[in-house]
Amino acid sequence: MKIATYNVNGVNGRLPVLLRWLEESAPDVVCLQELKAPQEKFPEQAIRDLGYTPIWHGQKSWNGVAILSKSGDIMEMTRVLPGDPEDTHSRYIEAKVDGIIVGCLYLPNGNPAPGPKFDYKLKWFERLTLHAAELWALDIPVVLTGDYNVMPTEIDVYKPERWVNDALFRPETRAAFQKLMSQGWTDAVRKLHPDEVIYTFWDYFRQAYERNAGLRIDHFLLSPHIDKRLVNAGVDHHVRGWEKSSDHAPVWIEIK
DNA sequence: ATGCCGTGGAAACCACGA
Repeated sequence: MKIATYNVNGVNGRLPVLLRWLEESAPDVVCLQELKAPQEKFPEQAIRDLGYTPIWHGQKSWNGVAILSKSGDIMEMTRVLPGDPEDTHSRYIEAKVDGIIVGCLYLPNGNPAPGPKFDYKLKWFERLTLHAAELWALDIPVVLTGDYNVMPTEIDVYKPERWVNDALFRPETRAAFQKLMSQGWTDAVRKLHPDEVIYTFWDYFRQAYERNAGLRIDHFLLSPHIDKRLVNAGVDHHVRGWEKSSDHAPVWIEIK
């Protein structure tokens, strides 16, 4: 069974690329972020035509998250991250898919830092960590995946010294990620490739992809039930090289 | 050192991204 995550950077602008990748990669479960489409503009039919049952939480212009299921065995649990009724961003959707709790998240960017956007990022991180603790306590199969907007360690950045003051790599941000991980979650890609330089994002400019000037910011966090079933994990690096690609590449895991 | 590119929405520029 294959589960994938992909920050599409505009689900409608990205539709040909998304459909091509879905056909090629054929994941069983897909988490999408940055739909950048209101609820009624989600390309539901095109995705159903490929055999996927989608749930999604759209938003005009920004954010937006979705989960696609090939089996159709998908039951939505929530479409808001608990803890702040004032938060209107569509950044979290969670469903039970094929017996697994799948949390699909788009953690705030947080730049410029310091500032209100960085404060929002850290608060969102705390809410995620609280929610993750509740899921952890259930002692069931859980996957928390998506765009975390964090490079966890120096190996995850092409030039760490240039990013130390950036919201994606500041000590507070890395500490927040570590605090979440300290609950016991497994970083699936890093577990299977402990020393490899692996990126999931490359800027559109300065030929970042061609220079491999990338960041690893899209992650798979696994509860122990999934961790012990983990057999493979990777990045569909080549998709970033396609015409009209997102600035992110899809990331995936395989479990038995 | 830097949104230099890309997307969406509104209105021929701006917000936002990482």
